[in-house]
Amino acid sequence: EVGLGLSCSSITIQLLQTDLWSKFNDLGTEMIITKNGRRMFPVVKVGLRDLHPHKTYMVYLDMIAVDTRRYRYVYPSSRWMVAGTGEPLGDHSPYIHPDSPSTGAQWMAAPSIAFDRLKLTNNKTRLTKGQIILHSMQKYQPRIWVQEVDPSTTCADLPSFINPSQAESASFPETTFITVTAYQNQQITRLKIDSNPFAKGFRDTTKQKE
Amino acid sequence: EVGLGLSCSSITIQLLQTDLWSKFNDLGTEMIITKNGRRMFPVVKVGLRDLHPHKTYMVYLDMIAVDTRRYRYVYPSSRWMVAGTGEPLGDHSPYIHPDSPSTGAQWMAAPSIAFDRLKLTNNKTRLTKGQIILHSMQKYQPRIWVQEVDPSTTCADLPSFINPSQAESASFPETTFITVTAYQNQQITRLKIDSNPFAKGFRDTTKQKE
DNA sequence: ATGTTTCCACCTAGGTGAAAACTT
DNA sequence: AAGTTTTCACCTAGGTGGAAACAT
Repeated sequence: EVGLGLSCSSITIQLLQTDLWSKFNDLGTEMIITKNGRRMFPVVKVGLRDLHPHKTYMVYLDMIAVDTRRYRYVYPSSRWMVAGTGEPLGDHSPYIHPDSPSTGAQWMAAPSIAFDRLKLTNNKTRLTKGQIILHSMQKYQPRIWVQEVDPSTTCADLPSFINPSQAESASFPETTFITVTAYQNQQITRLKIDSNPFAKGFRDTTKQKE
Repeated sequence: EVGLGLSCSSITIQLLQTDLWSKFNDLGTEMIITKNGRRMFPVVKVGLRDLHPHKTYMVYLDMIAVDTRRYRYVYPSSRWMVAGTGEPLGDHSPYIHPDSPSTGAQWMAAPSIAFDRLKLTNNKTRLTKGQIILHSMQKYQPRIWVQEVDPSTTCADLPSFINPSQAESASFPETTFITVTAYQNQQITRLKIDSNPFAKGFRDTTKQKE
């Protein structure tokens, strides 16, 4: 309901690193999911404003299924095409930002609230904490929630305190992505290798021959 | 003023891992300090109780100079002996626990509040954040502070909010240590290698001949 | 000489794309 | 054969004791 990335009814949730997200979005963002869980790249980072400094809030993230289709990368045209009907997104508990709960002043003082520890997986069975289960080759979009909670809320209580009807949320079109288990578009691979310190292509493997 | 590790006037600060600390203390705990900063081992870990669930607290740690002497490890007897007068402990800003500030409920819900990121250094010039400057070959003791603060306190405000006169503290005799730049007592080395996954002795270095 | 500090090869820990393996 | 997933060697990042260097 927010869409343009600015204001909710009262709380402001702003997407950061919009340039990076847009660069990926132009190529058709591919997000890798693996059995053991893979971090997102780009990372979802937001800034918060217009919270009450003294009140306590939780911040969490869940995924929206953009549609119910399955996609396929077609090589001659190098484009993503619809390839049948996908599976519905299962009910998943949201990823709670590890700084939760914190006061409004603390959230607003942070220059960037990053969801860099979140991992995406295709492993339906083992439900590891901090991971969100998605289906491969489908289109999703992250959504950020901000919810006021009682100051005595602890991490252990958090899941039961989540109540979207009492929370405000925002989602950003430039963060839409298609899940893959291996990159399809080599331009995406190159862009990620250039942006992510962990992502470096292989060197020459003939060195063992010496 | 607390000493036995139980109650302050109202807030309870309990040292955890007392067995490990006592084991080191029996041998004369040596704590390595380096130019770039070295983590403590053992790590100071505490549990908190009797806080007000809704109130906001900061938790921080500083060091007490146990005495003004300099020590030396004497090999024939394998014991630490007094070796002159040391330098006074400089005024240092305390190490603020990274979960600060949090509500009483959050602190009490934590099974262990660990100061594992704190680093000790002998580098007087460059004051890197998260490090405490100590003098080598002197005797110190960590002290834990708990201070109630305004809920709108942010991380940026923290140093100016620190006011020991409004805080309660505790210190534990079994955490006393002597600073070194290299281990003196080989039993301490062995004990740490057995306890710390990062501390492994060197393997045979002749492999390059092969 | 001897006591003290710095430097560095060896670890742990864990993220990543490409090759290999697995489907259908 | 072609599409999809798993595995794994190669990275980054950073903690650690011992050897080497530095004092005095």
